[in-house]
Amino acid sequence: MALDRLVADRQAVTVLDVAREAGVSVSTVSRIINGTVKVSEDKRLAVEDAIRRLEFKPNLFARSLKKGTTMTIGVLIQDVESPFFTRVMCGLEEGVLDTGYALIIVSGHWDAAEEAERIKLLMARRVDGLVILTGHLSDAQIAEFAQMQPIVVTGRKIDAENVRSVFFSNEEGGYLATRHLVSLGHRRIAFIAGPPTHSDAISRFEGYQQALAEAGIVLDPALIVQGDFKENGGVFAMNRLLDSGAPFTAVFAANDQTALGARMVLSRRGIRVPDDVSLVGFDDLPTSAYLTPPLTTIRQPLFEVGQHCASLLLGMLGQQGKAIALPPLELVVRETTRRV
Amino acid sequence: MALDRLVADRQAVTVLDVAREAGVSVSTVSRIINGTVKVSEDKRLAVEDAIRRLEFKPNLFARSLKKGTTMTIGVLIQDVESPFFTRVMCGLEEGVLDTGYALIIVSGHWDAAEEAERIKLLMARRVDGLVILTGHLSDAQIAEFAQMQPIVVTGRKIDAENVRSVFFSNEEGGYLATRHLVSLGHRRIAFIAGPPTHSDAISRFEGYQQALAEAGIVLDPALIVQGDFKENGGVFAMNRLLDSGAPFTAVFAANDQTALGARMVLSRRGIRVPDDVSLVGFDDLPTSAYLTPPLTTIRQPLFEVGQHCASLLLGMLGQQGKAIALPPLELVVRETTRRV
DNA sequence: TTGAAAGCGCTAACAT
DNA sequence: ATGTTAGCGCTTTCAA
Repeated sequence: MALDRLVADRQAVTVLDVAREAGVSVSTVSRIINGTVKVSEDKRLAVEDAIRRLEFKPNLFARSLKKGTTMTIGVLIQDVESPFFTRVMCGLEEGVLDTGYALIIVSGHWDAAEEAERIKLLMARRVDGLVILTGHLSDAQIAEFAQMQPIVVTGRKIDAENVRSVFFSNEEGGYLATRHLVSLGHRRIAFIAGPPTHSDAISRFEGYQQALAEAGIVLDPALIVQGDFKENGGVFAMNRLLDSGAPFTAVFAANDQTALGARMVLSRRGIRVPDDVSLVGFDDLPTSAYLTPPLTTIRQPLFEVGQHCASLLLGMLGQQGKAIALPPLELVVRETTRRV
Repeated sequence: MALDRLVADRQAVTVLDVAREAGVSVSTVSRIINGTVKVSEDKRLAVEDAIRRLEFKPNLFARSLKKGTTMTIGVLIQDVESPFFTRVMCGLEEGVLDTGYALIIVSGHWDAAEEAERIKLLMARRVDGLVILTGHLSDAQIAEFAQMQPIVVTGRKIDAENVRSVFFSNEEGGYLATRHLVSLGHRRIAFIAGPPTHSDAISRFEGYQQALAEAGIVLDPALIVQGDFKENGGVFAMNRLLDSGAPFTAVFAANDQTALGARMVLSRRGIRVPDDVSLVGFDDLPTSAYLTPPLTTIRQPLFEVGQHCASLLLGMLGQQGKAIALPPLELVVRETTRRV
């Protein structure tokens, strides 16, 4: 059977083989590999030559077992398909490049129980550190997990030992988006919310309220509809909003995916963007610049967030992570908004 | 109490701890965990209780070291941010759920050298199997890698030991897309190609040519422009096409992202879709249904491809993977195409 | 049925 | 500077 043959063929080369081949002891081989202690030049050459000839690859698991470190970082995301997360992932990936660390990615699918489950899985694999990208875990739970290994968490501020948080003001973003609309003369500004329990979503709503208050506009509950951060939520929300008959001239969608769904409904119902209704999103996803018309949105430095998380965690793991400056949130004015 | 001590010391609980707590030997504990041999009922209870009380999690690395298996599957993708890959990832993720296998994902960034590099990394981690999602590696290279561990590769047909390929006819998809346009009366059909070395891209082009030939339309080289499978490539290509002055009434873009870029240029130049120009994409990405207007495209069963890959690999690893039927390619007619 | 003991491949005392 | 050796936590003979 193929599997048997595979196992049979797979004569893993060990340090012992290398040692024999080079005529030295295993500890000398180990020392050369790890560069811990000085070794005479001729032996080094002999060993390096043997390693090359034998195509020796150290068994990381044996090493892990010995050193109690696994050189893996667990990443909890919510949805592999969300462009939001994948952008952060890119930064993370870049951040651990050439550090010897590998990433194990698991999805929580926006479910606290599943999240906890997945983290347990990660811990069973003895990951050296954890990156938790938003999610529904409670601060207490995270603090508890942090007793096992260092954690970097995004989207909220946690003050606990062994935890770093990467936090940037979604409230400010919501404020920026709404103020932009206000400055364009809009006063009837609808808001399509994100998941009600999602901290980012809540903050964005707060920013919306703040900008409204500042402009002396009273918040009309009829203009607030529920979305779910996905395209389809935007579709439902916009349909509901339109069906309610409440008049509005602008919409602030809690994220770009929501905006995309909303925009489709608008177009389908013959409502022009931005001529009839202005639209602002949040995230500046890679595709948002290519929509028709290109979407005005709030740019989050997602890639840098990923890099920053990596750097923070590496720091906690005693590695010298390069410091990453986190750019601020930024309003990107494109073509879905105009003066009323 | 033992638990307190262990938790306080933050020390990993080992089989030895469990054995002591339950008053049995380590081998008995191991036997119970693995269910290999029958063990008396009272001891089993005692051990299971101890495991629960101590919150014992077996160290997978030690187990790996002993058994020579790591319970990890390496996945080579090209781009974490591409919706194409993430959709397949989802299926993969679902496919290994509850099997005990974890996925390690690495990106090749469409570069053969980087791909080989990343695979070496994966092999250094002794992954039990590999899933290679398209890419630029040669068949020979893959066959060579397959000597170390079983491989499932997508997007091409490889006949080699220890390799399974998941292949579906991009050529047929290209044919379907083009024939749809032809059936709508179009005869001047432009094609925005994918990366010239990408096998999927090449096949789609072949399908295009085939449909044209079948309809007795001679291929006009002026109507073929180069893209790169990304939005920006679509932008450049469409600009070039328009600037060339070559007349056309329809465009087949080699993938949805390309179509998105092309569509933005069209809109920006005041060319209406589908009134002036019909547009067909390829992939049916999650967002494509939400474009304005919703994109006519070829649906690839990407999620199922992921599941299928998982099932195939699990099978090669001696696990009982559930068989997944791969749905065929399918033309999804939405609103970017119309009769000329 | 159970326990004792021998490793899996590696690193790091401890010797020399 | 180099070799010898004792484990890391687990599974699996081999005995009993």
